[in-house]
Amino acid sequence: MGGSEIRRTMPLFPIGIVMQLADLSARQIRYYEEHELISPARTEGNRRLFSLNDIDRLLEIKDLLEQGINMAGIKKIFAVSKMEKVEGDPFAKKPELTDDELRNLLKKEMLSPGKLSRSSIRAGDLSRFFR
Amino acid sequence: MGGSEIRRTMPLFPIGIVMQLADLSARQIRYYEEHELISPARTEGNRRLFSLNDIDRLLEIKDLLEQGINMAGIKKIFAVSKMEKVEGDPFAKKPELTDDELRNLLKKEMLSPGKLSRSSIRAGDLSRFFR
DNA sequence: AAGAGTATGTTAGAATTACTAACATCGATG
DNA sequence: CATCGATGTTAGTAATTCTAACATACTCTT
Repeated sequence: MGGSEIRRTMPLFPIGIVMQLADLSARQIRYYEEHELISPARTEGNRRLFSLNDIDRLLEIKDLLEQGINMAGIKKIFAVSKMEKVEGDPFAKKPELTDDELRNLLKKEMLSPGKLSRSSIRAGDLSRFFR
Repeated sequence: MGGSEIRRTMPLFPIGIVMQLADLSARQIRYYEEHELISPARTEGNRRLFSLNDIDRLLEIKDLLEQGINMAGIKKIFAVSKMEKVEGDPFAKKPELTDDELRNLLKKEMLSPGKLSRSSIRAGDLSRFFR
């Protein structure tokens, strides 16, 4: 209370800034939210406010999309990497896609021509920009 | 071009966020700008955008104000600490207030009762909030 | 005590930015 | 070719911010 701390989870950025930072359109960002890949905070007046973590995640999404992975795949990937962090949690949520389904998804995506291995630039993790 | 870097000088935050972060009213922030203590960037549509440095500076201003120093004094203090950084610069700008004037200002401010030595909390430098 | 100056509050009206929802497009896929 | 998935575009509405003006509460000066 009163004192203000800046954390990576703190909602700070309006969508206009995030668009520039992540080089994404508002439409794209909202679409990813619609698919629950991000969950930015809201102001009292319902404007989205993004944290540094949100932006990192957007960059990850962008990266994965460029590799030809679709919403469902990305969602699954995030679910997995989240599970790794809470490994052993007895309350761990059951993922919507089984591992089999993910394998199928990825196999399908892999076969789509011209998309894979285009950008080898690691996009994610905005923190490297700070000094 | 194209790639986006986040620097401490990068204009990122709308005034609403800065108000929360620095615990200042919009009126205060705009007033300090009016007195050239800060110079936030603007969007194309003329909305202010503040950098991390701007926010640090706002916290410094707040701190100095709480110590009873006025706009002119703060401006001078900033001018001095800026000069220290470019010490020896043959093009160094001549300050609007002479050192004598500053001494008088500060002496006057020192004598004002009830304001001095109230908060011993160091406010400035937002960077300590990051991890 | 009256007047002037300083920092801030408040209000009004205009302009920008963001929101949702709907419809359009375009490439890949069955 | 009819769908689907990701994104563009548009319209209408609502939130946020802007400037400018006037108000207030102190402090200082005379």
